[in-house]
Amino acid sequence: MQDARTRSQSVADTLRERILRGDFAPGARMQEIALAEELHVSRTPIREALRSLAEDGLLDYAANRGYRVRQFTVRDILISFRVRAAMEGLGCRLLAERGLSDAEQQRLRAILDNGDALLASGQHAQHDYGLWRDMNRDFHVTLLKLADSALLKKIARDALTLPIVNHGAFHWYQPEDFRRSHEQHHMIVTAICERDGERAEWWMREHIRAAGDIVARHL
Amino acid sequence: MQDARTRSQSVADTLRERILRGDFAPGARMQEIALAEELHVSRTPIREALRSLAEDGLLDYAANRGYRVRQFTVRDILISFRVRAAMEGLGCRLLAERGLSDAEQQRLRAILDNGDALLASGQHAQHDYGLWRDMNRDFHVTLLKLADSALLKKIARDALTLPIVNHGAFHWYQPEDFRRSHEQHHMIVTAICERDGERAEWWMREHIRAAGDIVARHL
DNA sequence: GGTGGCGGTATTGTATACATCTTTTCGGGG
DNA sequence: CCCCGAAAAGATGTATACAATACCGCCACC
Repeated sequence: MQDARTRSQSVADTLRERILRGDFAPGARMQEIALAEELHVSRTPIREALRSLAEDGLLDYAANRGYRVRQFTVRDILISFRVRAAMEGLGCRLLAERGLSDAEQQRLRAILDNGDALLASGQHAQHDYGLWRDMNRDFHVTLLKLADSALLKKIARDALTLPIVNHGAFHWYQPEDFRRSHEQHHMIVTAICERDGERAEWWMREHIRAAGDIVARHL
Repeated sequence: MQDARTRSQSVADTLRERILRGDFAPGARMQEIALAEELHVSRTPIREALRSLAEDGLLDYAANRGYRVRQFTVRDILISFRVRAAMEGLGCRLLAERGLSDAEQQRLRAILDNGDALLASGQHAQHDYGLWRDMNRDFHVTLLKLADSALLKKIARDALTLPIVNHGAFHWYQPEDFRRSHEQHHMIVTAICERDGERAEWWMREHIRAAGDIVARHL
């Protein structure tokens, strides 16, 4: 098996999701024994999961004192958008510099088509924006994967793993925000395919900056 | 106690240093039992240390198969410079936007003075560049700390935690490279103090790009 | 009344035993 | 000779016991 999963990883995923959903109050202690009883595992996988979440930046750790849910400030959220703009922008530039194979271009166009269809049918506002969220995540994750840099991937993940940002803020979007956002997706792919690193980076930065601005207006 | 240290942390530090020094061949397995016997601790702190190092990106992990020393490509190294340029550049912009207190400005100027003195006395090339390395690290770490963003700090740390990059490449520097590099330090601080985010970011990006170019010429 | 030391309790850190999975080895069959 | 499969060996994953540290309340003392 290539990607077997251990209990530590399952526990980490469960807790990560619950933290991002806001099930734990910021500053609350994450105690090993209590969590172990609640999730019906021993302290060992709990410990490993907590350590992972702390490395992700979701928990604060102090030796011999355990873990607490980290408090995110508005500033943290806004900075994360600027970090993403810089990192995903860099990813696009690298991608444009190296060029894409036909298969890779196909892959991106499939995502664009999917977004076009969602927009045309008006489905993007349904299912609690679930389909749109999936498409959007797919777009950004695929680009990161193609950029093929462990460092970039990790950083983008770090910048996405916080409340609000992780879930997307589509409930704050106006109809024209969806349209404009997806137009930018098109511009980004076009620029990459044309090997224009400058424009690819610029459009991705603009794209994420716009998303950050929408969030900023509501915080 | 505020910053007590556990065995897991000590072990992680020891192993990190040894990996960065190249004591372990890339791709080599890091087996818990062997390391436990070598470092005279049980498997528990070893496991936690290995998990930390994997999160740092120094080890690859596969469930039920353990950890291996990650192989870094030239491309990884070069990308890390571009990541640093973007991230530390962003940090400088944020710093310029918010402005520095007198005490903070003092702190930066002290580092600049230290660098000036090293250059004037010619000591920067002594002790295996140790003093210069310390000054340089001090400069970059202090700026990151002042930027006061956990995310930025973590990312910059990630981008620094690889072979070559972590240690610095000063043995490849020409005399004028040291001078020019430190001049850039001055320009960066000046721009930040003048609240000129644009220039502060530009100079930091240029500064790190130059360092990356020197490394690139030798790889 | 405030402060500082002293236990008791709770929680985390570490060691170790056991369970599970992977890898290797070895023998039989084709 | 190669291939396949089962058993054994070795490594990782998990549970649990014990050790060390931090937290809390109490009391003496200033």
